[in-house]
Amino acid sequence: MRLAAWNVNSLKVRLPHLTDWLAKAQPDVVCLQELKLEDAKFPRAELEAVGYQSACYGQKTYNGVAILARTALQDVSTGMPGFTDDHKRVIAATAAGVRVVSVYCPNGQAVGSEKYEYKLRWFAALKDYLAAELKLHPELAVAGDFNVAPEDRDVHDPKAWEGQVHVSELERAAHRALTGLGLTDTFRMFDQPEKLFSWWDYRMLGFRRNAGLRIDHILASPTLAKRCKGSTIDREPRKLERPSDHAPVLAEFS
DNA sequence: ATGGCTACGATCCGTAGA
Repeated sequence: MRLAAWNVNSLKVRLPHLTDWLAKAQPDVVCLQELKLEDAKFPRAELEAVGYQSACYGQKTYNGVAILARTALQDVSTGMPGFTDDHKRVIAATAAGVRVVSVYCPNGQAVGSEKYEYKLRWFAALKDYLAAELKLHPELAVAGDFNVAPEDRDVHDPKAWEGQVHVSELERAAHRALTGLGLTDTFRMFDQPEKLFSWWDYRMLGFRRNAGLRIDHILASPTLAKRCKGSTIDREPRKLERPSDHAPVLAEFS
């Protein structure tokens, strides 16, 4: 089973990139983030035409998440129980026997800002939500844009980023609280090239300079992690005209 | 030098992303 996660930064704009990439990468399940469109505008038929069922939790202009699968999606749930949120950031479904959660974690804007406080509250809720999901679903994957670079090696210039949003100690602690539940960052289960990131700033020739962060992750529960045979980031779509600022991440399970 | 780009929904600039 090949599982992917991709922050497409507007599904409307990126649909051609997505369908091309699906044909090339052949993932079985895909978690999408930042759809930036409402459910009524979700391109369900276009995705079905290329072989994917879908479940979406969309929102106009901002946020929005979805799960695509080549097989049926069962027991779809949206949001996090007990956490009231105007932002559509979480959708879950069972596909190919695996409980899959697509997450678009808050950006946080700046350390100490209101949005940063929201990010930390949101992560606390995510931890509680995933702890409960783990009890229900031994085979659990959590995939998406976490907006946290877990370690300095996930940052192109750790000195320049020190203490900034995405790498601050409280955000990293919030991320460690997830791995502390037993969720493994599949990318780090394998030898990886240095400085392989999943996001690059549109500005300042970020991609050309490889000035990036690894903030998109696929986490796997203990049982699922045992089945993980590889995990990669595909930078190719970032080279296209009018790309998303994020690259898709992939994990392969036996 | 603390910006630079992109998407969106509203205008011809503000909000948001990261």
